[in-house]
Amino acid sequence: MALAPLSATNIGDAASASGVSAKMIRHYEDIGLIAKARRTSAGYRLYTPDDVHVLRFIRHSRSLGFSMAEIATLLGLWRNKRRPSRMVRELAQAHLDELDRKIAEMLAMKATLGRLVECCHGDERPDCPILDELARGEAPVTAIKKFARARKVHSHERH
Amino acid sequence: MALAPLSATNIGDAASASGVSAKMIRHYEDIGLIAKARRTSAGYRLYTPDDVHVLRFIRHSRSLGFSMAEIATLLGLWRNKRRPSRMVRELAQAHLDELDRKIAEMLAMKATLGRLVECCHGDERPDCPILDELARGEAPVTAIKKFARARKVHSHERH
DNA sequence: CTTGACCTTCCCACCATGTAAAGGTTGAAG
DNA sequence: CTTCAACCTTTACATGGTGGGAAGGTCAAG
Repeated sequence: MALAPLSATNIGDAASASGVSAKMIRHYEDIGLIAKARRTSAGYRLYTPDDVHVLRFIRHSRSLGFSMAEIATLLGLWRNKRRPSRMVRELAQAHLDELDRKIAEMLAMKATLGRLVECCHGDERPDCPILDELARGEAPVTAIKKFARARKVHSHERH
Repeated sequence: MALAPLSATNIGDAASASGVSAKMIRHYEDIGLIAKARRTSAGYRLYTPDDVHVLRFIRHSRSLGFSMAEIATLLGLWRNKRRPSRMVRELAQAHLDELDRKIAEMLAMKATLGRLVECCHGDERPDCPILDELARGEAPVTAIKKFARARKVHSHERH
């Protein structure tokens, strides 16, 4: 099995075969997302077709917007042949909810900004409803709520 | 302490009055987005109601998704009473296009992922179309790009 | 004078990715 | 054997916007 991988390749080949840049492959190894690659005597990393398969899994997951932490979980579920599909679905659903939230946020921005753009004649005259509105302050509640001045709810972290 | 402006306040008051955190106010000063604040003899920054007005402008702009660079330009246009409204409108329109691009990207993710989630029965059985699809590779060409900018999930993991 | 709420500067972390520097390895052509 | 290009290696730093925290100065009230 793991004795003589007949078709182990260098990182560059793994990168072009998987669509993940060599830079990122090393980074994923650094953060422990993928196992440390075997090395040649000169220190070159070696990748099997299975490794490339994992990299493609990661790339596809990224393209759907999953975070690295979520992908780490997904990889664990993928490897565990006895996982309940419920866990995968819940993770995906949570991400889907997050997508919805962000989309709604951007649509709200788009609506407001679109309205302003339509009001602005956009010629050489200086008067501009867009600037007027920005200067009025009163940012909508929809976005950027990180400025909680109140004592923040202390999260469950310790050190 | 108050010489010319009768109602100059400390950074904390400017922060709560504008909705921009003290941290960010200092940062904006660092990167040159706002002018360097006057200081008391003890080195405390002082802010006038006008300064707070500027900060609110910035906050409102951020809430519409403008980048710092764009806001710098907007501030310049705002201050220049003779700007052509065309310039403001073009900037806003460019941002609007960018919003559209990102929204489309996320909608594409949502569509794909939503389809997969519906296919997955999500119970105790291990077979899962979501993982199957991710493993199939073949990520769509849609740019992954920076979609997850605004997320702030604190998951501390160790290995 | 002490206390506590403020302020200061400076450094680090997040996330995913890229750029660049400075150097070692490989394989092929001259 | 030398040289050269194309690999590979590590390390460090930048992005963007925000937060966390340490170490220390300042201020007003008790």
